[in-house]
Amino acid sequence: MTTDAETPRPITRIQREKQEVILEAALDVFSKFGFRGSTIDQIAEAAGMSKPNLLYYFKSKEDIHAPLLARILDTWLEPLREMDPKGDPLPEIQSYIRRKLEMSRDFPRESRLFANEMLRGAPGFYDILHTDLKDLVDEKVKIIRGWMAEGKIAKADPYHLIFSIWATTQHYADFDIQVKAVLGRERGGEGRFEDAARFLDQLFLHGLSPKK
Amino acid sequence: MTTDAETPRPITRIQREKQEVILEAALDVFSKFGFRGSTIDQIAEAAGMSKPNLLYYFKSKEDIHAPLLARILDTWLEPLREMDPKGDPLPEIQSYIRRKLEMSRDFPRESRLFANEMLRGAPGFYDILHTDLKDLVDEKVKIIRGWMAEGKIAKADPYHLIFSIWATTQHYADFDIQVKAVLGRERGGEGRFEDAARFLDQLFLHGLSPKK
DNA sequence: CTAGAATTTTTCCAATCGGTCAAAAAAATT
DNA sequence: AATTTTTTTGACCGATTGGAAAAATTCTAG
Repeated sequence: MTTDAETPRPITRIQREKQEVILEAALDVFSKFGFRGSTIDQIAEAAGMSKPNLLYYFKSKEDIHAPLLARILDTWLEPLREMDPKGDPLPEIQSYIRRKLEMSRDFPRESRLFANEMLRGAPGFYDILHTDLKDLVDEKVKIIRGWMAEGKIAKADPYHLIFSIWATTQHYADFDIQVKAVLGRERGGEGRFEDAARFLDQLFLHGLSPKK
Repeated sequence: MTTDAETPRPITRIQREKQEVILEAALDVFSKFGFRGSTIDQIAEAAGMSKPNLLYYFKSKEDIHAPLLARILDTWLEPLREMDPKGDPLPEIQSYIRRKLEMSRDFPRESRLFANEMLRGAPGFYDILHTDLKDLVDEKVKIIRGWMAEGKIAKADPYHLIFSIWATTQHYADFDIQVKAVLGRERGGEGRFEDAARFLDQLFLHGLSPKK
């Protein structure tokens, strides 16, 4: 009892698996050196196959890169999408920060790939930023403005609030090396994410003003 | 007769000027595509000269890249160095944030070059991070801890405080394209840095808790 | 087993890469 | 003006790049 029926264009199990292996290897390479700085040979070696063999599964370098990018922005914005207008404002924002921080912890390569793309000016990504991304942010900004109007949270520029959440959380993926270097051996372990979470909780809740 | 005392190496005016032109062009290119993603041809064209001519002034690609990096980390950390232990804590921190934000506004390419270097794992930069950088941060962390012990500012992890300042300010250089896309035409102008400064002032002072 | 399809390897290619070298051109020095 | 030094150019080199073609292999269905 085979679950898959006979199709005229059968995508074999091997195809699916190898494509996954290649994308995984490509993520490793692209996230470090960016698109132009990465070579197909490099990716092929990381994927454990020859270059022509890799090119049998993906026609070009672009064809490997594109699906990685497409996949990322979507999952990247999921936490923001989940910010609930009906929830309690402060916990809602805290939860967003926590989720975003977890993504930096669990998917640092994806974060770095995204950063690399931004650094070179996000070619072929530009449109999505101005449409999908902007629309989503605009929508959430309205929600945040609502919360501010109700006095549930302090008034502040909601756009820059979102930027600051992106920045502080992604920093732990993109600048991981610097973070670990500065924290040193004792503080630089996996516990650094919990320290970061605690700090960010306080920062976004109360800032640095001393308690009275 | 070797006159090594008078003019051991006459560095001409042209040499200095052209080297500056090259470094300027290289900053443009390297900050976008990183070291591996940039080509000497690209830099030469941006500098308005032929590749062999450029290589007359810098022996190799590395020789163009290295001085750019060396120059950056130094100027980059200047604002942190200037944080005065004798000053008022909160204004001192606010001033640091403001300076750092101004650097993102005035030297975005330098910020992006640095980010590119972090993304690829900071090779040949690694030592400096663990020595010079870490020492400086450790020193400033002690100062901040002192302020916290005196009750001048709220208690929070000083390392992650510094990270959050780096992250939030550099974000406006490194993710400039995303920031401008999201802010749109009206809000995305040069005024965005003043909006950011205002927001960051509030964030680091009071966070988001509503006023009572 | 055998035919046909799917996969892998070998070989190859034109373009680009970082970089060299000698000669020409331009400045500077005498 | 003659000479020396500095700067620029053009031609070139071996290595690497992204990618194509085709043969060789492996897999799969009948």
